[in-house]
Amino acid sequence: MKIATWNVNSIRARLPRVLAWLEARQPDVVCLQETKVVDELFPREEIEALGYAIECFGQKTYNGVAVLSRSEMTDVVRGFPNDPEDAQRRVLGVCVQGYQILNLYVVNGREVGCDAYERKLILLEDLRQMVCTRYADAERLILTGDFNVTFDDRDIYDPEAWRDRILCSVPERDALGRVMECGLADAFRHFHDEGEHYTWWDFRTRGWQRNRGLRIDHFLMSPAALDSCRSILIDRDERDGEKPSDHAPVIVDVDVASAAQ
DNA sequence: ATGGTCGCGGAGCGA
Repeated sequence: MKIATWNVNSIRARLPRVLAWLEARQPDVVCLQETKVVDELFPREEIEALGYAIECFGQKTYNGVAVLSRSEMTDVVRGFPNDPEDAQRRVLGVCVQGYQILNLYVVNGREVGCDAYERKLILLEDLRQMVCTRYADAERLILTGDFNVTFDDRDIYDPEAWRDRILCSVPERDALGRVMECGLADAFRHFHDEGEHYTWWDFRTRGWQRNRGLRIDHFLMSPAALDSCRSILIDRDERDGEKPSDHAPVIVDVDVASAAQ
């Protein structure tokens, strides 16, 4: 079963590319972030025509997450348990083929120390709580999405320039580390040791053209989920060409049968 | 280069 994550930076602006990519890559489950659309206006028909069921949790202009799946989705969870207002649509949980999947769009944080940065740390603490309560007994647990956090220097094109800056600072890395303390592992690093594998390149600095990127989109897996994982790849081709998102998709292949025992 | 470009919505915000 192929599971993908992709920050599309507006599902409506990206729809032609997403449809072509679904046909080419044939993922079974797709976690989308920054859909930037209310659920009533989500472009369902074109995606459903390719055989996908859709769960979405969106808002106007900003944020928004959705999951596309060719298999049945159960245990749908929208938002954080301790955020009843759901002002920021950033988390959507589903269960597919025995995998509990949490699709996340973590607050960017803008700049270390500002209000948005504090909100980022709070969200990560909320996430930690959610994972170790609601998902404490999930054998095959996968957290994926745009975490807006790098793990170490290998994830950064110029580590010295980014030292202690947003997406790379110690407090946000520690907060993400606490989310993972229950036994979650960075699946990409399980398969690849070397640096210079990025998932996001800034539009503003023409980062793609200069390969100035960061690795901030992740698959964090429980031991049983990781045991079943055959491979992980960053689909760099999707960052190129006409009207790309600023993020590339990341795709894992998991063996459903092997994980079930 | 403390710049630059996107998307949304129709100015300015968020990334």
